[in-house]
Amino acid sequence: MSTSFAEENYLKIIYRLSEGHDEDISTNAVAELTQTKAASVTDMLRKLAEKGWVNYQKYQGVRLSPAGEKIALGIVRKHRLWEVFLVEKMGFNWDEVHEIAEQLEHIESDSLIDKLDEFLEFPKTDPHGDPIPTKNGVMPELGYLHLSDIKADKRCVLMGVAKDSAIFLQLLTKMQLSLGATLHVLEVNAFDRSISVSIDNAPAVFISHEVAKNILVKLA
Amino acid sequence: MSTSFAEENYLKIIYRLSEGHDEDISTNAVAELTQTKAASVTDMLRKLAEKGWVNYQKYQGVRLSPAGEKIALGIVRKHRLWEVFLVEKMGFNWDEVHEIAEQLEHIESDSLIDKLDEFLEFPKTDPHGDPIPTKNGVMPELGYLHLSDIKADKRCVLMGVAKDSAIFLQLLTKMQLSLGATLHVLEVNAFDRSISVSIDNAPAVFISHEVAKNILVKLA
DNA sequence: AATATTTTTTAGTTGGGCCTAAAAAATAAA
DNA sequence: TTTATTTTTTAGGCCCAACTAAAAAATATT
Ligand SMILES: [Mn+2]
Ligand SMILES: [Mn+2]
Ligand SMILES: [Mn+2]
Ligand SMILES: [Mn+2]
Repeated sequence: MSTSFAEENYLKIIYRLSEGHDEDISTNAVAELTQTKAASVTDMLRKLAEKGWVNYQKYQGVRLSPAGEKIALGIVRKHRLWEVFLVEKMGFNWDEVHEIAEQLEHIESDSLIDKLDEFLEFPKTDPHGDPIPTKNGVMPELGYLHLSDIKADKRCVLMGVAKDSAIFLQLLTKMQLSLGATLHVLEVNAFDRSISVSIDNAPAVFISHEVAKNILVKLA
Repeated sequence: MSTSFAEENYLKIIYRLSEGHDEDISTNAVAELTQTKAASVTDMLRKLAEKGWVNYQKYQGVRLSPAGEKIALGIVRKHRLWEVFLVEKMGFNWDEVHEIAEQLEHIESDSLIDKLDEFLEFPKTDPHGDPIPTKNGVMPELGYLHLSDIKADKRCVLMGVAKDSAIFLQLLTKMQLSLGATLHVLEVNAFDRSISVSIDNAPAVFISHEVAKNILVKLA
């Protein structure tokens, strides 16, 4: 069965909202991410349920069916492979690729994605450190930690970000925070939960809790 | 002003139908290429005229306005650049790329196209020998001849095809006819207008008029 | 337990892009 | 120059994906 752009976007967003926990997703949560109104979401959820891509009963919230999850993972796979392409081959910065990938993720051609994957030498993660689902629909679990949860005196490596927004990524770039940077957490400041961090052994700088929350690391 | 996929497809098709001659395009001609019904075309032509992209008066046919032609050339440029990408970088055959390019041509990002163009080293023609419009909207005139118009005893080089259909391109491949092949027209057979041609100095083969009509060459 | 608030759904519209059937205009044939 | 045929347009509808306003259900507060 074929999928429209709108349907694909809904499935992708429901997937994102479901990641991690196991609860049903609320209509309002979907409405916020799709940038539509709750009434429109209700409409679409009924349609998606009819096609067997979500389990939905009114007032009970929604979750993806196995079929729906497979579609969502396919879209995410395409999105992230295209992002790699845009950064690695086309020379875009990591804060410039999300919007373009939002369009490219809907291009329908299995052989194109296979060839793209090969062309990019089978990347495991995208330019934001997010894992790329495998061809057969498995999302690798990377198990990164949030920088905000790292204790003082620990060293870690910046592996990814939990937010794609250009404004956030540009700030990181300005702060010399890019994938692979080594971070030495010197101090956690109780007052505002900001942290003092030495980036690649440079003199320490402050990182706000809001920023640290959205930085993913692994312990060194 | 932004353009929908449907609008872009109409403009592109009107452009194609206008190439060469100077007459207005009929509603039916557009309907055939868009794979829609004449009534739907009439609807769309009214809308395109309102947006200033075509000149249209009912029962009089349609032609692109300068603004419409600019949009159409942009779409054609993207289509052909993506086709080069698919063949040169992704390893597709020339008969496999048209459908995918039909999707990719609607991706909206000027900087992406600039970077793609550079990545491909500013190609002048696509995998079918068609010229790629310049960034500022000029379609290069290549002035190729139809193989069916070449006189006996002349030598020429295969520069392009006048048809994108996979079935046609596959036949050419099977006949060893690819871009750059040298063709020596030995004989024009009056009975069926087929021609006897030596391809790259191999023993002569027959090429039907139907095929020769759709092969573009320049004299050697 | 009753009432207020928030969330979600239903009802009714809209616009885009398509359709069929019927009417009107243009063109061809008699 | 009538009449027949073809082309194009209009009229009316359908489906998709969104909307607003109002109703209903779920949840929170008093
Ligand atoms: Mn992204
Ligand atoms: Mn990403
Ligand atoms: Mn093509
Ligand atoms: Mn082409």
